Amino acid sequence: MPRCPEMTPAELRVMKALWQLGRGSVADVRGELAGRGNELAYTTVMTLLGRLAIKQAVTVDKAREPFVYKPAFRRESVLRERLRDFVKEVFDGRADSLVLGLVEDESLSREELRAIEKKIDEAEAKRAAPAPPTTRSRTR
Amino acid sequence: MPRCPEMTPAELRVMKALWQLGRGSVADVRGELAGRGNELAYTTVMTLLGRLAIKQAVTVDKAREPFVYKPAFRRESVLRERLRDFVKEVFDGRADSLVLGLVEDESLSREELRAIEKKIDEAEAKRAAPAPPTTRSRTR
DNA sequence: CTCTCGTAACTACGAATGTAGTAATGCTAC
DNA sequence: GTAGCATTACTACATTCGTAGTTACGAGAG
Repeated sequence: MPRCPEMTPAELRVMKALWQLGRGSVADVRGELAGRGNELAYTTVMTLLGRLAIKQAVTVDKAREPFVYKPAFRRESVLRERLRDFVKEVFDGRADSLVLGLVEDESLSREELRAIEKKIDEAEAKRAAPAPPTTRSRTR
Repeated sequence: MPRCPEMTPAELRVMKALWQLGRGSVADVRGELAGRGNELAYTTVMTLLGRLAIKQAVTVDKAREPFVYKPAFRRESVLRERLRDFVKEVFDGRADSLVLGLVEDESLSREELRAIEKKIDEAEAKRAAPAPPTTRSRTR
């Protein structure tokens, strides 16, 4: 998995619309963005998608018009890299003080924290289990 | 507490140096930055500090040369706001999925998570207790 | 066959960013 | 008291970002 390209906030919003759609034309993306209260001119969306295509953050199927755009990276991967950069840049890599900040800011409750912990334990248990049921276990 | 001003990455690095120093002249800040591997021309540091002063992110004591710069906001406050914006922009406000991402990325271990939880519980207990021993309990 | 409309490609442009140079000015050391 | 040096103030400049206009084209409507 090659390093995901960097994206500006506006580009990220476009990507989110595209992840939501799965794939779509400029008009589709524009509609999805509008649905989220982000109204942009048709050509603006084109510009953004074009820049994303140059960065290879999306792939373009030019076989048939209107072109169909598709995300080139999974949402999780991109968000994770953003997160990693953010932790490094703002919190000097100290992930724990970031989380502490969240809690102090009341963005995150103890309940949520506990729920996450539980989820982790479950994942852990699953990995240890003999028959992983998901498709993610092949040698890749 | 007025909303902290926004800062660019370069400005934030300057602020970090200043928080570390407590206060200092351009030369001081420049030295601190250099110590962190961030070498900038004297005038560049001045420009950045000047921009921060305009945003009122730092205060300048011009009483005596060289001017003495001081952070106008606590580190925690600024980082918290950056965090809040980040959560909103990248994770659509879902703090829990952010934390989950951290763990999956192995930036954060279960131990750290538990340590944080413990810290929270302690704080909670303290707040409920009759005699809060820290200095943070005054009306502000 | 011509007009128009959706779409693609290219261009535009002001604001912000990161980095730094030049001009002015006043204190220090001979 | 004059030449330097540290410091401040102003200016510069290439790049990126956000937003959108202009030009060109092909396919359908009449």
